[in-house]
Amino acid sequence: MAEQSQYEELAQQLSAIGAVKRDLSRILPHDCPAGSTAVLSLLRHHGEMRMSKLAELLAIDMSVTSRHVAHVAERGWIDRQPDPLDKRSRLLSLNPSGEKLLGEISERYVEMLAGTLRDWSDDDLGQLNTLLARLRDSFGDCRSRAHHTLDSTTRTPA
Amino acid sequence: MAEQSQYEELAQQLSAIGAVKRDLSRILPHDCPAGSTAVLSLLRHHGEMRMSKLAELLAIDMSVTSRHVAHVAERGWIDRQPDPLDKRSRLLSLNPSGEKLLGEISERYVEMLAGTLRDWSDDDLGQLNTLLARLRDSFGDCRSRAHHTLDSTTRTPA
DNA sequence: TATTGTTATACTCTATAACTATA
DNA sequence: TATAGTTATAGAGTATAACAATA
Repeated sequence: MAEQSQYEELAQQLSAIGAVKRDLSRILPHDCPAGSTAVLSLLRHHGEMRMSKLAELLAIDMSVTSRHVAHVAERGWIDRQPDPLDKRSRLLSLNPSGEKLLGEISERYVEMLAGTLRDWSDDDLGQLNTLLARLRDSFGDCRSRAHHTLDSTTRTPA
Repeated sequence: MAEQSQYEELAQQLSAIGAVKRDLSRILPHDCPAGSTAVLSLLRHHGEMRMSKLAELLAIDMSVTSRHVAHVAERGWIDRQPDPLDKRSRLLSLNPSGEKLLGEISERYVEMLAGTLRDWSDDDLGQLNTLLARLRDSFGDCRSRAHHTLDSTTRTPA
């Protein structure tokens, strides 16, 4: 259990971290903004999936996800195959063109961060990444419970 | 110096942390969105200041700052006194009404985070706050150098 | 009847550029 | 001429609600 003032500080830090996100997003290609990059990145990391799963991973509404996906599909960075199990769905997957783009974006990120975080040790950055992942988990768990979401990948007894 | 893959991971963590920010912003009063809250919060923490200083602390353009400030001023949460040193400027300061609002917002943040971060220790949260502050510093320093900004609070020799 | 996904609309946040007033 | 701040406009991101097609 943490101190009250630390909660307030976290709220402020998260509010202010937006500036860092904006700095990072400035290096993206003009037709691939942050939302599109997030879609490509998740498809690379998790492989083929449906819209609903992607929306869950992005933690944004499916209507928003739908527009991001349309954007990257129009530019030929992902493929959409019919889902044999459900004709309402399509299976999304990163294609070679999307992988190439994502590779270029990763290079730019690394180049920028290697300069900006010159004085960060491997351990420092690892800790930050770990704590951010844990923070997202803590919030993600609450969201799941709040929405009474059933995990579609695991069969839960009725 | 950190590993390349950690840079990529940081970019992804920052991209995904937006969901946490959105969760936090949902508890704000309807007429005090995140941008307004950030203005009030900085005025509470740093005291009276001018627009340009506030924009620098927010790390956003002054045009945007101007609109946030107009919003909170219209609602009577801050005061704007003429700056005796420069008739183009006004000195912004949080007033009692703004302090009261900010107090309520802080309470809501603490209540929410105490639940969500139930299993976080004091040290964990302290580390996260420290690392986030350091991350902002690393980026802030780069911004300052890039823009050739002179610190207006300290007299620098010509 | 419920669910998957799309589209229309509205709101927040930000940046750029043009403008006013003062330095 | 340069700077402090405002306003207009445009673009990205998100949420809600209404809708189509399928389960």
